[in-house]
Parts: sequence; C-alpha cells; structure tokens
Amino acid sequence: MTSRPRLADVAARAGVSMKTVSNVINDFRHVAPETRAKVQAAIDEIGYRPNLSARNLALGRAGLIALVVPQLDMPYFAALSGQILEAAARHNWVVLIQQTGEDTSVERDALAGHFPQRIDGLILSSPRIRPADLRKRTDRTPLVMLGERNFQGIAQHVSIDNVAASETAVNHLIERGRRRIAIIGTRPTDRQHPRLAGYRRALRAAGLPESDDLIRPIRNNLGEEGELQMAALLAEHRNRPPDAVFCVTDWVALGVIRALQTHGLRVPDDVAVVGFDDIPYGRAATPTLTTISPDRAAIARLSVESLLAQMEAAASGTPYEVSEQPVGYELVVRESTGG
Amino acid sequence: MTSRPRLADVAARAGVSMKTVSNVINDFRHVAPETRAKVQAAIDEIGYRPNLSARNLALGRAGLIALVVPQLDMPYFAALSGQILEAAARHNWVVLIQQTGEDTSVERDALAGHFPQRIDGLILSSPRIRPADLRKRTDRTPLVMLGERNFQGIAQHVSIDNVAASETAVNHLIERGRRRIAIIGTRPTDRQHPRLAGYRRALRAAGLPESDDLIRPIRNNLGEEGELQMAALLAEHRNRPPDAVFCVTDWVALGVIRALQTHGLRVPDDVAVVGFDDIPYGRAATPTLTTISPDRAAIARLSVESLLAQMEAAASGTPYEVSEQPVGYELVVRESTGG
DNA sequence: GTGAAAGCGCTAACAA
DNA sequence: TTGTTAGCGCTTTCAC
Repeated sequence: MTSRPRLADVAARAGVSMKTVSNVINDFRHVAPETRAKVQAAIDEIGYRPNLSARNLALGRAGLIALVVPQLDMPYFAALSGQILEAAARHNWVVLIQQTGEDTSVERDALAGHFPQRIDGLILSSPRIRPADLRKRTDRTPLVMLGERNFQGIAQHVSIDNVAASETAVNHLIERGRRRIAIIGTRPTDRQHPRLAGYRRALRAAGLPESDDLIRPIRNNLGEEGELQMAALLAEHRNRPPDAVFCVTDWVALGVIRALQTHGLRVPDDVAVVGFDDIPYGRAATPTLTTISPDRAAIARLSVESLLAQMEAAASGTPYEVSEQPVGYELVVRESTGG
Repeated sequence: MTSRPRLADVAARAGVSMKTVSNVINDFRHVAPETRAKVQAAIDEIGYRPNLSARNLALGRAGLIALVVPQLDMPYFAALSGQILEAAARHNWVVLIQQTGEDTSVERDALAGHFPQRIDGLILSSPRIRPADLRKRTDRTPLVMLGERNFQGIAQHVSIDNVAASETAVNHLIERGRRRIAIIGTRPTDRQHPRLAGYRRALRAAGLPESDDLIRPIRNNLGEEGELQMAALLAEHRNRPPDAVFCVTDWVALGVIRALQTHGLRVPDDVAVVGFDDIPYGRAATPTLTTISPDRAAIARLSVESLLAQMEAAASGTPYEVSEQPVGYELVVRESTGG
C-alpha cells in the first residue's frame, strides 16, 4: 500500500463503477441493497476515506465556513465556538476560526470576504460591526450575525431577546428588594443598547427612578474595566452606594465583585450583582454569579442551519429573507444575588 | 462576472502562461520583476484568489491540521487553541479543532487517524493518552503531543519542564514562610506525575517533611473538584490545616479558594494558594491567583513548526528524531500568595 | 440501476 | 525565464 486508496480502488475491488461507489458514499437512493453492501464492504476492507479537496473542487465549494470572534480565550466566545464547531461538523463543514483581536479593520475585512481561503459561509460575532457596515457589503457569501445588536432586515441575526433578558435580570434584583440599581457597561446616551433598554424598562415598570449617574460605560469587556468603573461609582456615591449592579457581561461582573470586596462591601448582603452570558467562571467564582444564560447550542445550530438555507436559496435562485431569529435564555440564580 | 476568476483568467489578462502566474503566486525566484508586476496587477484587477481545494488536490495535501483538545471552553485550552490557530495560519494551514469531551475513545480515534477529513498533521493535547497508547500507533501522520506527561522518544513532545516549574511554585511558598504545604490534583502513588515530583523535590530541598495525607487527587480538572478536595483536607486536619496549597491547575485552585473562604479562612493570610496554567480568570478572581504561566505562544509556534519538519522529513525520506522540546515559563506572583 | 468520460482549478514535469 | 500539458480524486451529465 504505497498511497491512500482512492475511489477507483474501491470501485475495482467491489467490481462496480466509480459512479456507483459515489452513490453509496453520498447516500443516494436507487442503489440496490446488495450493491450497497458490496461497496461498503470494499470501503471497509481497504480503509477508504474520501479526499475532501477533490470532492470540494468537483462541487465548487470550499467545505469551510468562517467564524469570526474577538478572541478565543474570552470565555463566552470559547464556549460559543465550541458549540459552533460541533454544529458545523454535523454538516461536514470545517470551521475556520478567525480572531479579530478587537481590531475593527480585521472585522471589516472579514465582512468584505477577505479571507486567506475561499469560504462557503460566514458567522460573525463582533460587537463593533454596525448596521451601516453591513449595508455597504457587496460580497454575496452567506452571512449570519451574532451578538446583541439588532440588524433588522439587513442580515440574518441569531440572538436571544436582549431587551427581555435584561429586563428579567433587573426584575430579579427588584424582586429581591433592591431599589437603587446601577448598570455597568453602557453609556446613558446609547439608544441602540438593548441591555440598557431592558434595564430601563424594568425600572420603569416597577416605578423606580432612573438616574443617569448610575449608568457607567466600559471601554472593553474586561474584569479590570468593571473593577475600575465600580470603584468610580462607589467614589461618586460614597454616602449612598447602589444596592445592586447589573453588568452587561459576566466578565465585567467579576471585576465589579472584586471592587466591592476591596471596598469592604459584601456581595450580596450589601450589593447584589448580576452578570450576563453564563461563562464557566461564574460557577467557580466567590460568590458564584447570578447571570443570564443564553442557549448557546441553539445559537450554534440555528446559525449553521441558516448558512445552509442561504446556500440552498442561492443555488435555486430563490431569494432568502433575512430575519431576527430568537433563541431561548434562562436566568440562573446563584450566590451573588442571594442564591 | 458570473463565476470567480481562475488562474487561467489571470494568465490571459496578463498575457502570460499559467505557470508564470503560479510562480508569482507561490513566490518563486526566477521571475522577471516586470513580469511579476504585470501578473500582480492582473491579480488585483480581477480580484483573483486561489482555490485552495484545487491547490491542495494538486499538491496531495489536505491543507488542514487537526488540534485535539478536551473542550474549547476550558480556559487553558481556549487560550492555547487561539495561539495555535495563529501559528498555523502563518503557515497557511487551517486548523480542524476536535473536542474530545474527555472521552478517551475519541482521543484514541484521533491517534489512529480517524478524522472526518484527511489531515496533514495532528496536535494532541490530552491528559489521558499514555505512552503505551502511542507505541501502538501505526498511522504515520506527523504528530505533536502537548501536556504534562512525558513521551520520551515515542512522540514529539512540546511542553514546559513541569518538574522544574512545580518546584519553582512550591519554592515560592516556602520562601514566603509556608511550612505545611498541601498539593491538590494527584495521588501520592502516581510516580509519573511531574508536578508531584517537583513538589516533592522542593520540600526535600528545604528539609520539610513530606506527608502523604497532604496530597489529594482529583477526578477531573474542575473547580468543584478542587472545592471538594480542599473541604475534605480541612475536615481531616481540623486542628492543624495546611498553611499553603499547590494546585495542579488554576481551575482547581479557584475551587480551593472557594472552599477556604467558605470555611472562614483567609487567602493568603491563613492559607496561600498557587495554581498552574495562568488562565485568564486568575486575574479577575478575588484574590488574584499566583500561578505558573507557560509560554503558550512558544508552545503553539514550536508545535506547528515540528509538524512542518516532520512532513519535510517524510518527503525527503530522512528520519525525524522525536524529542522533548522544552518551552519557557514564568512564576506570576499575585494576591493569593501575598502579592 | 449502473458505466464511461469530461472537467472542477491548480501544480509540476518537461520542453522550449 | 516562460510555455504546454498531464494529472491530483472526485462528481456528474449522459448513455445504456
């Protein structure tokens, strides 16, 4: 056995044509059961495995979908990527993971289709891409956007309902008797921010006052940033600190907890904290973190399936109607809001 | 423009042959500068990008290397994978990430070369694979093993010196005046465990007593497991708890810290804690975690380069001598051992 | 239900 | 230094 067995070798061994072997491999109907068995036996005997480069070349596809995320070592994206890998594998796709390192130009390049390889589809999870960027896009590669921003009618978007989820989180704080609730991770003027919108809706529904000085922005999604902003908040409200904080991500929430503990405040007794994302650390932290847990498996599955649908639409000339595709989420109550 | 431009289109436009275009694309010497410029102009004008399926088919390679890790959402592997992605991209490889989910049979399948695609090389990071598994391997795909176990002369192994690194970590505790140092994450009888060996070496060098009841195993690398084992340790040594704990991973260390705080012990005042791996959470935890930080970028780079060297050796018929390839590490001192 | 042959886009002999 | 051409291994018309 000098080289790997080819389809022709299987055909020779089974005494059938290449077409028949191909039919068996691709699970086509209209193959006589005994022919199928004979071919399968030959495949097993010589240990044949198809050469994907050749198949993809013949089919005119790349066999590759790209997943663009900020960084793989950010826990939310690591978990998400893991799920997408599995969903893609179920459709025989290899996932080309591209890290942007928070570099907007890399994200724009990805949108424009500038990849080291040709790709069949693109899943883009990038907090920085705006609807305007998408409108400029001319590349026709099937695209799915992830993340909290809305892309109404511009691109297929798979996401939880961030407004409702945030409202749920803040309602939970209100139900636990909290009245002075801060939000860390957005600026009061950001009208497009769904998590801020949910926060406001919950306060309003409960008849609680909204005050912009309990809203603090972050420059990036890091624990250090949460720590900094929480410290600033405490400094500004020395006499009357908030009794709860809603953080736009778990990662920020961990920093917030650090700042609170550093300043001698107890979590949740003095200040309750809720995060967002349900990253693995939330369960190992002290205290464990209450959070919104999106159904990541569903996000992965629906994203991959949408790519497939877009390809099929393109192949058949049917237009593909983009939509906002909602997925489920759950409030996970842990120690940081009193268990 | 009905279909994507091909190499032949570039050749026609530039008025040269396909061979010349190929030479330019692959950056061969012996192309007249002006010819090169002309071809490059044509490439830019029609927006040509090579079809990798066709190239790989012609070259008889897959253009793919596989990376096998337990789970992408385990922070150490997420960070490592991110680095390997980048190192591989520099050599024009796409990385097929395969998650084993701690399933040993999946790991064995990977070793045997059972992938959904053909691959050019394999990087395997799996705590469960033993030298014996490797000896049975007949598949000739270039292989690099990662992780703490040694594979002397059986497979290329890229890793920090785990014995020395552990000794460094424990020495640090000793220098801070700790005398009763526990280790969590191994059983006293495991003679092959490099981190246990380093722990023992440090104690012996300092003339400290070794006692097997300060050594606790874990069933898997989880915070919950660290918490459990630390609680058990405290229960057994109620009167005289250890004054420091060396944990075989950061993930376990976070659980250990949880258990200590739950039992009213202060970290590091009462008990100092050192972890291993330098996962991102260590910086966001309270207290921040002292740890051994392996040079992950070097691990990634050397792994990919070794695959390349193995392929070249195979192509030229030269034997490839496997070795233990050491990479650097660093002790990062943070709050959990007193800053 | 099965077979023969053309072609997917690229590389690399071999020629010139 | 550049051109010609035969494959790489698979799918897929089209005939049987």
